[in-house]
Amino acid sequence: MNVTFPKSEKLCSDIAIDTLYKTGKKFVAWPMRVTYLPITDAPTQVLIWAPKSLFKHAVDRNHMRRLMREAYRLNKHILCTENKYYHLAFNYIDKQTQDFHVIEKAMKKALQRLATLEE
RNA sequence: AUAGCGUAUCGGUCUAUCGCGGAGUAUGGGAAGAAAAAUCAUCGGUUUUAAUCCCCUACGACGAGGAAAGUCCGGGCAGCAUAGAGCACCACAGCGGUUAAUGACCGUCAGGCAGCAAUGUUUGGUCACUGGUACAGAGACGAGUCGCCUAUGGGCGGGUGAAACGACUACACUGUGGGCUGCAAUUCCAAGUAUACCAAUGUCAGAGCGCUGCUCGCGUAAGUUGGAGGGUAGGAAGCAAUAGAAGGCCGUAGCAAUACGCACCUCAAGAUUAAUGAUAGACACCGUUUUUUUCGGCACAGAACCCGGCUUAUAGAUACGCUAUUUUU
RNA sequence: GGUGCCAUCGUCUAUCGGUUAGGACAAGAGAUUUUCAUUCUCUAAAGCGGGGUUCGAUUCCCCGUGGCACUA
Repeated sequence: MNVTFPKSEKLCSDIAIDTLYKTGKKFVAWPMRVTYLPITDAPTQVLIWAPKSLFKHAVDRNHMRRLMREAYRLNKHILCTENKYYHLAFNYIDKQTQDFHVIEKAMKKALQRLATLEE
């Protein structure tokens, strides 16, 4: 099982992010909002962030982002079994900081929903 | 012992599993292939060696703070004529010293405020010229009201007010310093587009530009400005051991800040939609409890070219010096 | 990352260190009107937080909080 998370799986292009947020569909898996857009090229690329308006300190934003990244890294095999690829964006929407277990549970739920949704 | 003041130091550790950034290393794999040699044979092809470059794989030292924060000051560094002149403008201001430099720091003098004290905090150039000093008051610098005395020149007192010929103050003056802009500076590479359209202005009697408000001066020389549009928004250097205004220790000088010397020791993050992490367990510390166990807690906070200060946030721990109170000798 | 600016009634704003802190809109009360609107009169309502300078601070200085703009 591949649990790495190299740079090529991060969504970096400015244009791609723009099109993702303009044309992509979204749903909420508390405490995250997921925006997704099916694409043809491999690999699946992910954008993860926590907004400055909810967390004033950079420490809190970094911590939430790192927790979400770990949750995605450990559970991305749920999505990677299919031969379809996505541009994904996870952004944190709760005002409180949460435990890793809460976020991992939400991440599993979100990925399973994505995996079943495209069928 | 308790309470406090000052200066300085530290601000968790280890194990297991998984992951991220990463200078570099590899007789690992792949692609291109200068040059040389050999050969076929004719101006090219093939083979061998293979500098160099790129990608993948494996290994991989090391990997956030005392404030990384605020951006309040100063400097390095970079560009702008060679960084120029004058005015304007801005900052600072007891006295002496330190520093690369500062509005910082050290010593010290005087006043105010807080404290029993140790101590903390804050203010501090000049009034010759020019301007200002509300209300009240006769009068706020021009003089002169009421009462008393009087040699009629004037003197003393009352009252108003923060202040009444003695002043305070800046917009005034003196001294010192400051050229301006900032790493999104600046330089290079790659890719792409519109040398098209409209208006204004200008070509040596010179517009505009050269990052300073005005004047000058210097350089450059055919475009420039506005409108309406078109394209791009990628990479590298700057920028991370070629370390230095570095820190510690020791010695000397000094009350001190600090300077000089220097055997020894320490200091190796470098991302760019942005790494430095997650989970589980153990220990240390703090609280609760008679004790063990259990349970709970474990601060403030995240580099973005680099340094020196200041300010603000901060659970707790330690060292030294000093002050007050109490007790004992 | 860097640079600059702002904060005043519920809202938008004015201000020479000496105020009863002014104006407009909104709100409330009254008058006019058969009633409503318009109009008129009146009322209440504010200096972002904490220090300092000064006889006196919304104004000057320092620290903090929040917001905005510019800059490849």
